[in-house]
Amino acid sequence: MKCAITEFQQEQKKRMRSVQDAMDALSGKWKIAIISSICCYGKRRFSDILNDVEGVSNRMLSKELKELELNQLVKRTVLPTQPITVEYELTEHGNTLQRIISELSDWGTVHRNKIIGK
Amino acid sequence: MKCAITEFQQEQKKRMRSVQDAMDALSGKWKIAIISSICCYGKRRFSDILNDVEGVSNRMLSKELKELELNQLVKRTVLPTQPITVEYELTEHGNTLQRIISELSDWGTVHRNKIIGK
DNA sequence: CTGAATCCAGATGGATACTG
DNA sequence: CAGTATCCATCTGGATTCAG
Repeated sequence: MKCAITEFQQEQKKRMRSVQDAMDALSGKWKIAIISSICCYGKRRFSDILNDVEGVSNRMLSKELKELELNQLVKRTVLPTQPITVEYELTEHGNTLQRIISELSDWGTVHRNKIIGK
Repeated sequence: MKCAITEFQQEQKKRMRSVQDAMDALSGKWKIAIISSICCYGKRRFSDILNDVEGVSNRMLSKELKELELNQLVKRTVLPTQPITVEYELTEHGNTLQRIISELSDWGTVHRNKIIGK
């Protein structure tokens, strides 16, 4: 019995760690918006995203894109133009986020109506 | 045509805002762990959660619980004991999070294997 | 065009001590 | 027991400037 409880708690800890991993990859003020911008168009250039995502600075955009790239959620491609341009696109792994984003969106809508729109 | 594009972009903005609302409610270093602790046991006391969630301080626990309560995700009940004890439980609305947490957990597991376990 | 570097204000969070 | 108060270090993110 004690063993069963322990196992259950172990499972619980693993779940929590996984959720935290996911949250870490998605946290940051602009990541979701950046991902949305990119996946919305397929491919997107730095300056395009800068325009899409209202309020983001180049400093933040650069930083968050770098993190997304580290997490293999977006792919960065430098084009041999003059001056250079850079294209960002979602990786296959990044695309698996759409399901989560969709769920978050649905829940967020309900939540907003519940809290703000009361 | 231009109208259709505009409508699409409007929709996209709404989605992004909803996702952001959801993320706001869930962000914070301990919220997920706190919710997990509570929903795992049904009802949970302050000091219990303090023990469940490794590393959290009473200061942070208090703060995050207050935010969760504001977002109507947990319900706080003071018991007339001496000294007083306080019970926390998930609200109905808070319970709707389980689906999201489950999705996040699944994705987080895949993500961890992809990034860390390579 | 795509960033990196610098500076700086405000938010976040830990440690500790204290209260009803 | 369940917080609150205070102090302080670190992190976050904005504005601006510079560079390849």
